[in-house]
Amino acid sequence: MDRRSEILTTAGHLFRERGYHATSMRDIAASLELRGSSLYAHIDSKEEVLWEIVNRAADAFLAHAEAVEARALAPRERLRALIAGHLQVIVQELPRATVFFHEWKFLSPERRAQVTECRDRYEGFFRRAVEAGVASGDFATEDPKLAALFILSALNWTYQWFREGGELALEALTERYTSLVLNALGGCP
Amino acid sequence: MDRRSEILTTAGHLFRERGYHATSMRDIAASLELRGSSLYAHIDSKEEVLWEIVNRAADAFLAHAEAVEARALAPRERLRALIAGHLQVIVQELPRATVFFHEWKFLSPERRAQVTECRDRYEGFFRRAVEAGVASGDFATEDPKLAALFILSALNWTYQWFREGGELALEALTERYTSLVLNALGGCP
DNA sequence: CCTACCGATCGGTAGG
DNA sequence: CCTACCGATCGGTAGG
Repeated sequence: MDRRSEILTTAGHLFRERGYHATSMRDIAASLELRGSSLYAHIDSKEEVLWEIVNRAADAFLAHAEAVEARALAPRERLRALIAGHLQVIVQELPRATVFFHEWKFLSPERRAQVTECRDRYEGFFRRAVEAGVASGDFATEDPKLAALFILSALNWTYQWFREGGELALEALTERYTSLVLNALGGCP
Repeated sequence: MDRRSEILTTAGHLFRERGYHATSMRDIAASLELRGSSLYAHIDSKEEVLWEIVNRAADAFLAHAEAVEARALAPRERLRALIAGHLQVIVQELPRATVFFHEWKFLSPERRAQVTECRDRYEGFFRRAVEAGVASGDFATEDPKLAALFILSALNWTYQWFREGGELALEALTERYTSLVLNALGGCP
């Protein structure tokens, strides 16, 4: 891992624990046993560091969802795969995902707009899966867009409490949350 | 409203928009057309301001849930009332609720522990409602504690996107989210 | 509630 | 990658 990647990884951990504004460039540098000024040989600004972290998280979420959609699954399996992918990214990239959800507001207006666009595109994958299920008769809901938001809301909060090595493993969490979501979309089996 | 309350209200709005660390005492003072130093006649420290906001939000959530439990409703109606109360507090106290969810980590360790305790107590109201429904046969879920967390997760995220005066009113949101939750807990009707 | 001010720390640059 | 340093700003206090 080169220095730039090390900086982004370390910053991701610190931003997650303390937040963007409560983490100084000197904090990041100290974690790597460097002086603050040395970071600027590898990055342009503190905001660029935040942007890289947020952007990589967005890419991870979108890449999973695109891969799922490309598989042309039946609605229930498609939603199941979207849920599994979403929880997997959150858990496996906990610092990045946390910073993505928590700190994106501190980006410049242009970059914030890009984040909003990514998020809207991502919600589209979930909305279309719900709509496909409604069309096929697998799901029943009067408002697929709100249902998609409900699902993502329930999943997103995971970053607030999930701890790797805790009593609940990712696989069990995924299975139980998937059951709750599929039930919520009714069309009882 | 006395000066102290004005300070807390203004701080709530600013902390919600910019976050705790990106809001300076001078920012709060400027919103009230005061100098930064004048605030200290009414409050002891910036952290005390955060604490008051977080504490009032926690009180609002807990007061609603206690009132619901005291009514001794049937499980479905009890959960319905808990959901309605939770969404109502979020929407009607958007700044306080947002700061409660987003900034509590910046409190001192002692106060952070108090917040955690409040949150655990609050989750208990939802868990007990789910358990009561399982016992009565109204709900079916293998893990009431996780189901309660799932429900609260879905509801909590509302602070991220809900805007008063938007196309979706609180009443409609409450109704649709309640349907999704009651479906999720299955025991298909 | 104000002016004046404190030491500490911030993001970032110059120059090597 | 370092030392040395910049102007700006931070939370908070003294004294009136």
